[in-house]
Amino acid sequence: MAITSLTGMKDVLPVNQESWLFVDNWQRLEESMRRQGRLYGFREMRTPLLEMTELFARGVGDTTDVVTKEMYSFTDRGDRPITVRPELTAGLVRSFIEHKLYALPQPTKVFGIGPAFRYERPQAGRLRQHHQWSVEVFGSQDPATDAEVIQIGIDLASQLGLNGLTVHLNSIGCPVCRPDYREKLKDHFRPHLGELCPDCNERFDKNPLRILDCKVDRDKPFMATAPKSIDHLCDECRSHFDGVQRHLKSLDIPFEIDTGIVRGLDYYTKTVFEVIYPPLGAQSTVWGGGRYDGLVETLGGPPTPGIGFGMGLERVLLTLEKMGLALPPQPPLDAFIATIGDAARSAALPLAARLRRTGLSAELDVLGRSLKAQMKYADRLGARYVVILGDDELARGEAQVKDMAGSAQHQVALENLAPWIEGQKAAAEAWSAAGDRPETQPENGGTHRG
RNA sequence: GUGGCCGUAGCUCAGUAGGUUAGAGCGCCAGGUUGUGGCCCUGGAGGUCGCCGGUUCGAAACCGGUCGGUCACCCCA
Repeated sequence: MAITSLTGMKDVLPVNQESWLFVDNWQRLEESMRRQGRLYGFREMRTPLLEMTELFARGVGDTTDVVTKEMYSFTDRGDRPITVRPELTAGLVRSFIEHKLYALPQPTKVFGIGPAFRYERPQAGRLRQHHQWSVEVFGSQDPATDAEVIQIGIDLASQLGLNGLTVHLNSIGCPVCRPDYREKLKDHFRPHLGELCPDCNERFDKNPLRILDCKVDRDKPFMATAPKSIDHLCDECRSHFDGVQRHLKSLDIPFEIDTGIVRGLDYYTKTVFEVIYPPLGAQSTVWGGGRYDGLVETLGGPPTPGIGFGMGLERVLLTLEKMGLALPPQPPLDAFIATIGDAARSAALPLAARLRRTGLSAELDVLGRSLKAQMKYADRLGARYVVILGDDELARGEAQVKDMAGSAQHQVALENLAPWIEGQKAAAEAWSAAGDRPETQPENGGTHRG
């Protein structure tokens, strides 16, 4: 039996076979998220993958599916119950409390980027190891904060080219108004239990709000008449929800009230939202989150409101793919050093080192290939320039430098190599910035590169 | 945890009334004369046909099981 990766766990590769598993795209996306965090005043936090099981049992909720049947839990060698994090928020909150970050100027705005693990059956857009950008604000109950948190995600998406995504918004109330609403909902469905699907009969006891977004019972007549959470909010929740909507409008962020947005983690209060891209398949939420005003206190901290969301990196990448969009490519290799002869070959390594020290990326032959094979290899690497160095040139302190975009070749003194290449690069970039293509000299036939 | 579909080269896939050494395209490596990429041509490497068992004179193909992939339910990023 071959050793393979585990079910639902993917390798990110240096080849662009599947674009959502291409490492360049991951790097670009993470850069965008960190940049976005900076722009909005968020600081990165890195918390451990492993936490005490109790953190998630209390934080996420010990009746939720995530906790009851999806966690990677085990006891360590000291018989301590340990869990590999199924999401990032609980760990960030734990750290906020443990390090008393509430003593810093408030609010605390933080984010984490990293893997989370859930033991589920994989399907389109769902894995056992997935990655989240988890963005959190602790210490503000202002509806403007809700809007700002929604905005940072929408803003990132539009920078990536993901336009036309709409925010599905709902409010599920708070400990004051939700219990009443739950009872009203159960009163409404109780006479129809026989007509509801088996799943909904379970939901009736466990989480009646979930009946509202059942795919089986969706079209039954008594669904349309079911009481909606937003019609049963307490005064505080009502005005908060109105405030969130007002602020979203002022930011020109399109949203729609979607009373089916319920969320499966216990800590949510008031605002909940999801941003959905239906073509992703059954798992169409690109990111989602909400307010969790009781979570910090539940986990042993001072009463502190909070709000945040988790954005699935895989889902963002899949959405880009579905929309036919590409992240900007990594800069190409600046120079490949092709050598002929033993003396030249041993000179290549220090020469590459010199180029690299000036910030130019450089590669060289280490397989002892023929010049022709080296040229071919340089082409496949996407090198912009090939420095051709034979023993003759080396003796004269020169090299031939070939511009791979065309076919022009220049003699350049070795000591001027780095500045020469820099100059060529700068000139080419200036041309393309001016909107013109640098004319390639059609000396020996045109180029096929694009 | 439940169900549908699918497992042949690195990738995309041909190959079934069961019949010799299992194929193609792309990719990879090398060559197409003196030290030069892209196009083209030639050659090469690479597969226990997912695995185990069964039927058969004979299985990549048929049957059973198993593992893996995929999609959906549940739930979520």
